[in-house]
Amino acid sequence: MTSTRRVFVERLLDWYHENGRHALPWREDSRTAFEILVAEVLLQRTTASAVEGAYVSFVARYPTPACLVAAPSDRLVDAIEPLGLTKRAGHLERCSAQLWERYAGRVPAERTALLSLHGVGEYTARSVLIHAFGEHTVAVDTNVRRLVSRFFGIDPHSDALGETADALAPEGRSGDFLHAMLDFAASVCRAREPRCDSCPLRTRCRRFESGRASRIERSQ
DNA sequence: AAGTCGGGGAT
DNA sequence: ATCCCAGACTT
Repeated sequence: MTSTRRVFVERLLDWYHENGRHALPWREDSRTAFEILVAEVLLQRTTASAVEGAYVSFVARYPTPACLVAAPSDRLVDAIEPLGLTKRAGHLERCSAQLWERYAGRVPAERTALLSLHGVGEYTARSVLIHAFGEHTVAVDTNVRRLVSRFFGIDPHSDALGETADALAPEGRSGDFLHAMLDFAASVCRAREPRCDSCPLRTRCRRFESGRASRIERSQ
């Protein structure tokens, strides 16, 4: 682990301790693996604040795969409609049926098994492994991709990004670290107008440093 | 590899 | 008006 990588991880975890969205309902320790899986599906291409308004009532009504399969499809669609991408109602329905048929209604703790579920791709599978089963890895979503590509100066579409990200996960704190990157990328290292002026990582950030170099260039 | 889904908040 | 959001599925 290089010095720069260590700084990245430690400053991010420090920032998260002070500024993280710790009250999000799907982050509660009491959540079951299925409740976590449902959260990850609802969060696909959807802001956390939007999911916040629908999540608690959703998992209260459909706490298990059996409950979800037994529900009328119309009700599922209604519950997801305010979030958009309503085909996720059908995804959750099929996924729950697969959980019931193949895994006796339990969420499997293996990546390949999770990937076989309808509506579960690479990000969702890894996120469930991390948050429900404490696995030592990283999941790469748009936030992680943007943050890591900017800070380390890596092409966001390259294979190197995933490998770099995976090597960062701190032992025993993969869950906190992923949440830290998500929250940090959502409020500081934003897609549009990142808040570099108040960024605790800027002294080591490749993107900020290259921006500074070109600003100095222009001012002379 | 590209196209599609989607309502809602932010700018 | 446009961009963006804890992506994955279909073609």
